Amino acid sequence: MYVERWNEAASAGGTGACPVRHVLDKIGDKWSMLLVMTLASGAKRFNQLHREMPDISQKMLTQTLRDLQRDGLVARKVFDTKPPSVEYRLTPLGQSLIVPFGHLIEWANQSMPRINAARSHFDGAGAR
Amino acid sequence: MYVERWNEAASAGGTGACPVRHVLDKIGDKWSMLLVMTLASGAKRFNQLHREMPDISQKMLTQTLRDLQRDGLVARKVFDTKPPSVEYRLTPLGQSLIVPFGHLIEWANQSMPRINAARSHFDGAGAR
DNA sequence: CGGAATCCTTGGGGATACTG
DNA sequence: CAGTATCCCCAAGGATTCCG
Repeated sequence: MYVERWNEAASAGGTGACPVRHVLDKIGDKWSMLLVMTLASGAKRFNQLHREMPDISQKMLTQTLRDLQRDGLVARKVFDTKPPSVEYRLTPLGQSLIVPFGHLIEWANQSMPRINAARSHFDGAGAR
Repeated sequence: MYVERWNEAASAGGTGACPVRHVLDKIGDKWSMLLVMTLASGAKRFNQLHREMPDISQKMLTQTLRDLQRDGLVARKVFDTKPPSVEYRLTPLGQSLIVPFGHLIEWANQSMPRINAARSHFDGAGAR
């Protein structure tokens, strides 16, 4: 199978070597994946992003953007206009992340009915 | 593109309708994805799982297993032996999750060099 | 407009001890 | 063996205020 040394970090003692954990540290947080998917439809400015993601705080928006920029997934471009304007867009690397994300979203859309059914059944059986 | 109504929850006011957030709530936590991938190689018993994931607490192992069972991703089977034995295995639904996870892991493995390079460059430029 | 800085709260989750 | 029950902490992240 395609999953081989994925858990090596557990025995190695470090978390940096494990790709699964590394990926979880990136997309596992509340906002990174949302942000990438929001930028998937095109470059956006700061407040424009904030308007499209109303429930993220400016702090987390700033922080998540900087993290993504740090990892080379997002590019930041400053326009020296009268009211300063900053544009964020996905780098090619960031765009490549849309594909596996898409698979996950597709899985979620297809599986949610079965998950909800299982959950109802589980809760119904356990509650009484 | 395949991503259409993914952000509807933001405008709808609820988080339950958004597939992205729903999936994040599942795999976003520290352990679910690790657990699914650990079970991908076959059914395991409780302490066997714990041994393969040394850095999870038994509390979180129990909790994560119950959540996955609740969602119909993991099946729990109790053997009424002298020392009680419980076996966990992925359901077909759980197994179907291995595929999109695999894509993500593959992406991580392929992209990590570029990410690390970007990070080094970013940190190097920002530190001074 | 695009942030940075500060304060404050919540709950995720670890450690430990006990049970059937 | 396979959990359950408690206690406790700390850091993720929200709200608010200030700045160039």
